[in-house]
Amino acid sequence: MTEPPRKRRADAKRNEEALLDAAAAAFVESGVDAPVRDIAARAGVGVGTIYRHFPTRADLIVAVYRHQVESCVAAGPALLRDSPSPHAALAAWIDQFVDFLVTKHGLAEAMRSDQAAFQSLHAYFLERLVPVCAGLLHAAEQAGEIKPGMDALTLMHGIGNLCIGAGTPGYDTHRMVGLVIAGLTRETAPRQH
Amino acid sequence: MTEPPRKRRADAKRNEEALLDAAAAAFVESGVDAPVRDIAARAGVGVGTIYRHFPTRADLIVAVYRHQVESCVAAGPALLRDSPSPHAALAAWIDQFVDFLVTKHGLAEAMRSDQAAFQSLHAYFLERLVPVCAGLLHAAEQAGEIKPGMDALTLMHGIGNLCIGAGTPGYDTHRMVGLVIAGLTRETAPRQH
Amino acid sequence: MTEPPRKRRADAKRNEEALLDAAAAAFVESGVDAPVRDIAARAGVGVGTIYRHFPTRADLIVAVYRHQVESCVAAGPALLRDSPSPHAALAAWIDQFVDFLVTKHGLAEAMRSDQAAFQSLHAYFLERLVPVCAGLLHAAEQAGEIKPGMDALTLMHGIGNLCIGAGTPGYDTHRMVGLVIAGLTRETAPRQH
Amino acid sequence: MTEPPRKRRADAKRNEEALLDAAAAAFVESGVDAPVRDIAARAGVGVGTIYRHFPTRADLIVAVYRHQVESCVAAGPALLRDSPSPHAALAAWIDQFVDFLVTKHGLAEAMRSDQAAFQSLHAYFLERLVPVCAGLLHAAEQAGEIKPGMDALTLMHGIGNLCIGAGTPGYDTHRMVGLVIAGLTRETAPRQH
DNA sequence: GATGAATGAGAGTTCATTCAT
DNA sequence: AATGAATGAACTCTCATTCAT
Repeated sequence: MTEPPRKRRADAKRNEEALLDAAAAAFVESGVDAPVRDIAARAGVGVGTIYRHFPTRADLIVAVYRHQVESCVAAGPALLRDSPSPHAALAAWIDQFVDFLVTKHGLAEAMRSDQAAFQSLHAYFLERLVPVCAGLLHAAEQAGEIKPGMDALTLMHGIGNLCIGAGTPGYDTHRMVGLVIAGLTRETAPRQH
Repeated sequence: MTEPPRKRRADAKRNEEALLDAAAAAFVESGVDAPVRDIAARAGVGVGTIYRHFPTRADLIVAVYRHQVESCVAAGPALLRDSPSPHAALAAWIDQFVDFLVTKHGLAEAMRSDQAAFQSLHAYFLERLVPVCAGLLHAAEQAGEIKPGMDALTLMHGIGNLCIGAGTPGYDTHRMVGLVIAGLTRETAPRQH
Repeated sequence: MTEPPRKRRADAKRNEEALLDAAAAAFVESGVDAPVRDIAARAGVGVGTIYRHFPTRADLIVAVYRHQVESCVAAGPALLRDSPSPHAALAAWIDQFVDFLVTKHGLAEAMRSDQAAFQSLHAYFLERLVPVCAGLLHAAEQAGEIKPGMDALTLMHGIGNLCIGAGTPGYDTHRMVGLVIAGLTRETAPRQH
Repeated sequence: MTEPPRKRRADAKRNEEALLDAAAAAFVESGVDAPVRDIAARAGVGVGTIYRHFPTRADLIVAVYRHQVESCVAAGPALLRDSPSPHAALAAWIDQFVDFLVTKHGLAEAMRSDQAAFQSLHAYFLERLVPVCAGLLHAAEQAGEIKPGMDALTLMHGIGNLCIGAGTPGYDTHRMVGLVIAGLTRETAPRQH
């Protein structure tokens, strides 16, 4: 029964969210350089509104994916705590990352772009995720479960790449990722208890 | 009295080759959607000439990379014949494929594109390379060197993806590919009861 | 219980003045078609406030320059009273007008604009200043110091024009104005004592 | 009866001329920053054609006025040769310049613009016309007909300014210019011999 | 066959103006 | 009264593609 006190303020917030949804959808369909006009139309706002909220395309892209990236970041330590082994935690974390990328079809493509607009996106991803991944790698290494010396940046980048084209008939992202994880593990006399 | 008919033919051929060289160069520099004009200018011809020889961009891209694809195709059986083991042949072949993609900066990116223009490129690649890869996989499987059930299309697609961003500082394509190959191999004598 | 009614009024007045200062500054920097937003930002108010006080840009411009125009208007009779001769008064008055325009860089440009927005500005200027100028011309004419028949509107317009570009290296506004004043004076047997 | 041999070439030339005419007309009506589309529409061509012929707006502006500027340049020496006195030549030349500006309503406005796009226009005008004007001034000075020390740049700039607003009801450009020329002449013991 | 001028759709971006709060 | 979010028209510029020569 309580009317929202600040209508315009609320609308603005609502708009921003509509914008993020619209942009996410547009990114999936046409890639991260979807025309500004398309995004505006999807969100039911004028183009000016986009520029007000996200002056630069990179701002929009980062905003679109920030939530998911952060939840991935948070998942790292949690998994390490709750999993039976560091290796299992690493595998689970990578799976979560893959699920994220695979759902947000088009994001992986965006990340690889070398256009200036996406540099900051790329940077943001790596800055946030690489340390988490590194932590998991380190723990698994310490536990003697994986071969030492794998660097997190290459792993993240590679996993990201493997998600490109997820959904294409005949391509099985998870299978490829599984291969990578298998490849990481120490082969010497493993788990023969 | 008439101009030698061969002349025209020769000119056309020459043009086509100049065009391919120019396109290859342009692709390296600006990606496979380099402006038509740039390519024409590099080749020293008018834009119309490009359209005459390659009505669609995909035609041009395919033509540019045909040689290398075909040599990859040819390498399959040869490696199988000359390598110490099918697994070694597979690894060597994948390496060759990776080398090809990595050199032709931008090609991997193009392949993943789901734009209509690149569909035929994608189709062509798969059509030619997947059977070869399948042959190698089959042989290695038969020899008991790799886990059975890996499908060639997924492998090709995945390897292709891993080549995206080759050259980015901090990303090591070969390392990721190595992981995949390691992941493929049967963990010899593990779990034997 | 009610807020003192004067309060609102005072705020509004204060806003209006801040607005005029901000607009004046913006006009100097970016000309009289400085973006509304810039002016609002300088004044620390919202754009809506500008529209409330000055519905049309011309209203704002007129308001900005009203003070100076009025002081020019007042100067006419005063100079006529205090100067050694009507011709001297005329020259002094024109000098004052020129000084005003030259200082307010951009105003001369605005005056000449035939855009609708500036029509009222133009009208205002002429309406106020032309009669004063006409009075001075008439007096000088009566005194036999200048050729008869010069019309004030043309003179004002012309002098205004000469102020355009004041400050451009190599252009000497005052020199041109001096030429005009010299051209006005009666040549007959001057000062051959 | 002879068909033009190069049709396309001819069309291109024709287009360029149509463009210049269209631009001139548009400049008169909306100033020199008339929308590209308007100019294209007037000329009956696509916007691309404008960009092909005149990559930058300044190029277009200069092209539009080049003919007239050059004929003004040529007129200087001719008038000096054919006029009864240097002073008469100067007056006639200024008249011609004024006639040019007055006809091309809007040009004077353009010249004063301090926008980057018009800098080159301004530069071009001054570069070509100032020397001619200087020559005439010098000759008149030598003949003792005008006061010494007037600099050509200021004079050109000022005369140009006086042409702004030509056609406005109540403003008489020629009268103002007449005043300036009168102001230039030596007043001492004038011709009463 | 080759050329390149012309076309025009389409994308980005700015900013005056309105209006709900 | 003041605010500033939203709108969308308007403008610039690029480039794939066509087609007359």
